[in-house]
Amino acid sequence: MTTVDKALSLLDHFSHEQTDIGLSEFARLSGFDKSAALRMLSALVRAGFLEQDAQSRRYRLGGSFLRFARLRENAFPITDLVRPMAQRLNEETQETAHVSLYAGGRLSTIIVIDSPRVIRAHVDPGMNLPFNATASGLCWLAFSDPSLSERHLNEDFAQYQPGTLTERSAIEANLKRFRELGFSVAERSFDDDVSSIAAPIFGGQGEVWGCMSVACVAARVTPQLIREYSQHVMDAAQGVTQALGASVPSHYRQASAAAQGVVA
Amino acid sequence: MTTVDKALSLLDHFSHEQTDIGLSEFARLSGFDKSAALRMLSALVRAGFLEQDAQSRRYRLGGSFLRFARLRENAFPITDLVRPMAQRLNEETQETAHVSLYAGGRLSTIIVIDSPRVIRAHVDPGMNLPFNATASGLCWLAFSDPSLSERHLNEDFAQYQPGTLTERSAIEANLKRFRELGFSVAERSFDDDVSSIAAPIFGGQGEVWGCMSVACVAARVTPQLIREYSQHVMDAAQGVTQALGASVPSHYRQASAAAQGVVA
DNA sequence: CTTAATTGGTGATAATATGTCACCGACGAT
DNA sequence: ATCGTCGGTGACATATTATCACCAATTAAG
Repeated sequence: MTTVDKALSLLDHFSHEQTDIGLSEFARLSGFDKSAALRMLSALVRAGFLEQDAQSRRYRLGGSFLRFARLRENAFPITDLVRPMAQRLNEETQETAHVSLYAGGRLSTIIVIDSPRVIRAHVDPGMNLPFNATASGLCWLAFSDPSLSERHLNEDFAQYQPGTLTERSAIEANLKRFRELGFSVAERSFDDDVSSIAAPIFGGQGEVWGCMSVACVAARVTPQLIREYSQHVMDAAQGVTQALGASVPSHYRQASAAAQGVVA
Repeated sequence: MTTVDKALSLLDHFSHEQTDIGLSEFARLSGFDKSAALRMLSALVRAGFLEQDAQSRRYRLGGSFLRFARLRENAFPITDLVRPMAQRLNEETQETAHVSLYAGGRLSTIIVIDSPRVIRAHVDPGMNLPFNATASGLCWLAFSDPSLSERHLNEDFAQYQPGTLTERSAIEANLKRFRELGFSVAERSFDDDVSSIAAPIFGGQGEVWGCMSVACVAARVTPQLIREYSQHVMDAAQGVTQALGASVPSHYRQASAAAQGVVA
């Protein structure tokens, strides 16, 4: 682990709940010495990746993220490409559509289009999705290259709900099924009231960039609806893959076709 | 300069023109040894701040920026707050409105609303604005705390156009004028066909977060229009300051009031 | 089909930035 | 007034990094 790794890992302690963090708190959370943490935090501040509140002296994410996010969007307009697809999925299903992206060993939501219905599943934008408990996470595991997914299959999986998959063997059995179907399903496994369906978005070399997903109110979900929505999810995901200028890898195309056969 | 500083400085070589960079190119641009550069690049890749193209092996900005930008927006929804103000400014002036943010020693555009007119000034989103040559840069210098602006006043200033200010003394004379006016102007000083007007956006402690600005087609600009637009720009900037929950510092309120007197 | 100059990447050692710990003044609660 | 916390500092032993020569693979020119 290089110093840069350590410094950047500090940023991972931010979340929706934790929007600003003090020095000692950082040291505690990260396990680094206060002095070392301060040195790294200062570097992050200098680069604009963190900002320090002038009076509370606590740190929060800095403005440089906006700038680099914009630069990346310019070079690689993924959110622009993805948003209309997510929007369409949202309209087709009337449920919360969201898109996640795999980066830095984490799968995190980058776009959320809330369901128009009164009772709706809420997904935090920017949140990390656990690989074992969400349709997106399982989807990523199912369709990623084994050499990549291996790393995440060895994690210690948290049991969020009674039905959450935590045993590697159980997870792998499901992944096999998802590969055959061309999409993944997670029913009440992260949040007890939410069931999700996800399909993979592929990049130019057949690698999985992320997932297109619908988070549904679990009480509304029926086997029939899963068949119906899964088709929309797969269509949207394939649309994104193509919009990215990539082509759906042959092994998935077959899987998807087979699934369509099943559905029909 | 810590290792973290060096690693993060590598990211600064990305721009609109330079969207992907190879290892040797990084070493050349940064002056670091190839081996050292590789170690830092690898750390950035591990954290998702860079991605490496599987076949060209070149690096581009990674997906983590999207995630952190989203997290920051959640904690601190500056673009959401700013966009409607920029939109209004755009409608009022029919010219290109843009907002810049100061982070990590750079002033970079985070929002651009293009002019509706056929002949329009174009501003690259995410680009760094030179402090000496743009209305936004000069605005930041004029209203920032001297201890902060000092650093940027000692830079080597590039001469983009015949009329670009490059001498510190000339710049400071203008800053004094801008402080009295409450806004800044830069006519044909960055791009020969563009004249801009900018006003400061303040944070909770009276520090300058960034600038609200209009980039106008220089040929259309008259002294009368500058008087008119500057009022809109100042209104929009103050609107943002207030939307941020901050209050306009007393020294600026006076300046602005004085300027309004002048205009009236 | 060479040759030569790129490229991305590796491995060893000397140099230097980092991890560690003791310490400081300031603030809040008891 | 005391305790525990906070953000931050300074110095030393040590672990990480800078530097170099080197490698295999591409690419371009001869």
